[in-house]
Amino acid sequence: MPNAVPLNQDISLTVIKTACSNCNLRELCLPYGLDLEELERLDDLISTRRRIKRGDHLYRAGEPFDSIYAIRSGFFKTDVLLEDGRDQVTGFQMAGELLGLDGISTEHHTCNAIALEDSEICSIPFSKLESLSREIHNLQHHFHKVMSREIVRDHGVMMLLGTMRAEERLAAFLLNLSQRFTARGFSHAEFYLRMTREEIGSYLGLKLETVSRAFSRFQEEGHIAVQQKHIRILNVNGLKALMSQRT
Amino acid sequence: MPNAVPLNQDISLTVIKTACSNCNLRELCLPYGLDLEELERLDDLISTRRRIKRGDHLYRAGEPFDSIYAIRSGFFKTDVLLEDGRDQVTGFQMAGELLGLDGISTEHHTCNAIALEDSEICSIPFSKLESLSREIHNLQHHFHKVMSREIVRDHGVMMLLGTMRAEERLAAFLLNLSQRFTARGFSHAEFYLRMTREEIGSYLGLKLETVSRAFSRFQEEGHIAVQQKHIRILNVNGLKALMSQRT
DNA sequence: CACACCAGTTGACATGGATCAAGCTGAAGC
DNA sequence: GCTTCAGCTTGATCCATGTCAACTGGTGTG
Repeated sequence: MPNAVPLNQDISLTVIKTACSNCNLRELCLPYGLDLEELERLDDLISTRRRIKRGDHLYRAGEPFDSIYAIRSGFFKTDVLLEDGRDQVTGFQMAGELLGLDGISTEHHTCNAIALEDSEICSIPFSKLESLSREIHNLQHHFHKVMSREIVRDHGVMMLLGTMRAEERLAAFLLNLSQRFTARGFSHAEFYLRMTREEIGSYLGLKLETVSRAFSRFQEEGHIAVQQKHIRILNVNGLKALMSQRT
Repeated sequence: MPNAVPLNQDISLTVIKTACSNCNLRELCLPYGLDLEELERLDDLISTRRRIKRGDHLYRAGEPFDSIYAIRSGFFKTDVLLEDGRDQVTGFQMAGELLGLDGISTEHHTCNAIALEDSEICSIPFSKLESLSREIHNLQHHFHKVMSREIVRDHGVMMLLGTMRAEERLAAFLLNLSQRFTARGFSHAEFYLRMTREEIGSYLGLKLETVSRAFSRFQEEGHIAVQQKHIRILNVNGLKALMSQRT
């Protein structure tokens, strides 16, 4: 059975040196659109690479901000906590995506970033990134696009939370994951969820029982095959149709 | 009775020239933290100022993006439409705030920006802003903070939509408005809502009837006085308390 | 290998907010 | 001043999702 998600070993064998210029994610990540000389200048910036074990925090809300992080391999969630203990998962991030953009605003992180599997990240000191992007137009512009994309993504989540019913939310979630796995060269139809039902629920504004029931329902209707965290999408159009069906 | 919200006339009398350097919003808006010489260079960039009548679009989803906009006076909403007609208000923006950041990502606007009262905006051509912020470190950094702040704000809305009950959402909304009016030198306790109950509902993920009932309830309990769109906050702590009370 | 435990599933019931429906109110137009 | 209409309020009812509870299965550990 093919494995839809990268195992850490695969990556750590192919990427020996910490360098954007030989990272296989460069077309997804910050270096997008840079020429070779520019890439090498970006390499100088990214000195540290760090492993984060499953369950560990990359950063916590309230900590001082000085770097953003690019995910080289693995899977993260970010969440925000309210004083009374309620929490909201604000996103799931995978290889090639950036973490920590929320910290620029106040110079302190405003959410927690937690590894959902053993992961590897590149630290990018933010003030150095700003310096370099004053010199490299392409880098500046692409960084702005990345921040803007995050804003657009958030609007999508607001739409989801504000107007969709439970099954629509879950369908949208699965289709989004599928599309992001595809962009990374993995199967669009088969993957392992790295997060629990509770974390999915938190992200989608639902309780875990509701998520579980929706999974069962999708399975009964032949849209997907679920076996614990292993998901196979059997009928993409069925899922898409679910999303626009009103009541 | 004091008017908590600026009337257009007031502003247009005091601000004669289109220039950040003599705009009374400069401490809230993009020019924050710039010295005099830098301010003047920013002035050169902001050539056009435009009036938008109540109900008119500043931009529409799908239109090509080339500028971001600073609100000089007035009040806007942004919303996203789904194919099936559902829509979600993603934010309400007031003087000193920026509109259009969502367009950087794809070079097309991804939402609609609509004036909720007669308003005035400054257009800031984005490529020029990028050039200038390659030269003015402070401008670059502040722009990054503004984008990041938008991401943090969106996380707050996700929290609200994902975990709060109706009355908590409305209390959070009122407190947020109050705080933003205060930052602009208006009364924190008394203001006019520029949006309908339906628009509030869309933003908060509720139906207009639910919003209306929550207003009535707040009034019964003495937290606020509501008369149509005129709101007086009588008990800030009461509203704050509502937000953390679980079930 | 057995045990413990956590994640997930499923069922029964409760409820917050949606929906449907009827009236009310205040501002704008004639 | 009267009419009209969009926006708002309020009541009655319904339903999607939450809550509570019991059970199941898979995983890791001693």
